[in-house]
Amino acid sequence: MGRTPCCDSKALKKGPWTPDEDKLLVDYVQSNGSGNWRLLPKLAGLNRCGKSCRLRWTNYLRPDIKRGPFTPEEHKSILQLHAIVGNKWSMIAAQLPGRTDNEIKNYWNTNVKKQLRQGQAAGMGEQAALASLGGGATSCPAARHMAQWETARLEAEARLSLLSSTTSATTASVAASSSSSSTVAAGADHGAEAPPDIYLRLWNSEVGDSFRKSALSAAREAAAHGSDEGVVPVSAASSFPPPAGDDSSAASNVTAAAAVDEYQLFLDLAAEELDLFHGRHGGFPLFPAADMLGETSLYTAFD
DNA sequence: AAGCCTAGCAACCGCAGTCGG
DNA sequence: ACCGACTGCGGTTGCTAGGCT
Repeated sequence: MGRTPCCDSKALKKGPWTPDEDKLLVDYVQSNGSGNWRLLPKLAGLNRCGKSCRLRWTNYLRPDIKRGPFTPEEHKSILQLHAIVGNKWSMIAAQLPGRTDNEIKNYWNTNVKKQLRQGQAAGMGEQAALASLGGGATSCPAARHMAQWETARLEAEARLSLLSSTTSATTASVAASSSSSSTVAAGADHGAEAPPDIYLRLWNSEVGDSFRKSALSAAREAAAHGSDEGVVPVSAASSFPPPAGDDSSAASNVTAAAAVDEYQLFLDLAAEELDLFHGRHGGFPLFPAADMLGETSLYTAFD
């Protein structure tokens, strides 16, 4: 449905923020909170649109923002998470405390893509590089690692587009939106005849396990610090997978302890269902190299 | 020293989802 | 059920600093 533009009606300022503007915004948010971004500029005395204020706060002024270069651990996490969820920057950011989706997106679009290009240029064409699962033909380990993950994701996407033309829209959408817990569970219910998906395999792999563990620990951390904190470092309880109802405002009303319990329940349920799902269609050769090596762990095959 | 090029990043834009009247 | 307001998110743009010629 149509929306009225939020910024172009009046002569609102655009472009880089000045220190004075930053101070006004920080002072206002710290003393009044960020309840209504549309009203905030007027109340704070800023000649900016609310959207701009929200962006400035969430991407730059928030007190828990972590500055500086990405650590190797963060880099690895980004690669793994991107392989699982794709360009869901907010979801990836939720797993990296102090990092914003914008920062991760920029990091990916500059550093990581550059590494990928360099890896490809090191002796193989784009398709060949991406298709060399386990081949290890690139000279740059990081690029090779990333190309493997990217290949897995692209394979899944390609297969899904094939699936979508031959199966019902419901089944296809289930796999395509694998980042949603409800749809993953639905996949077990409705997609019993569909081939297993890479995302489901990833979910059952060490990567998925690591992902689940970090999300759960984040939820516990949130519980320890109280669920009403303005900024939850890792918003696992409201992002991936969502607890009962994908509504952050509603989620904030649920007690943190209950959120942890719900989350654990989801993880157990998902593990059961996906294991069953996987078992029905085991042997689908997504990773021939790993299979042929007799490697039980998808992730170790990549390393 | 000056001009050009490029990478990095902050900020903008527009779409989609959700909520409440 | 409909519609407008609002927020969140991902893609894109454009500015700037630093390196190179």
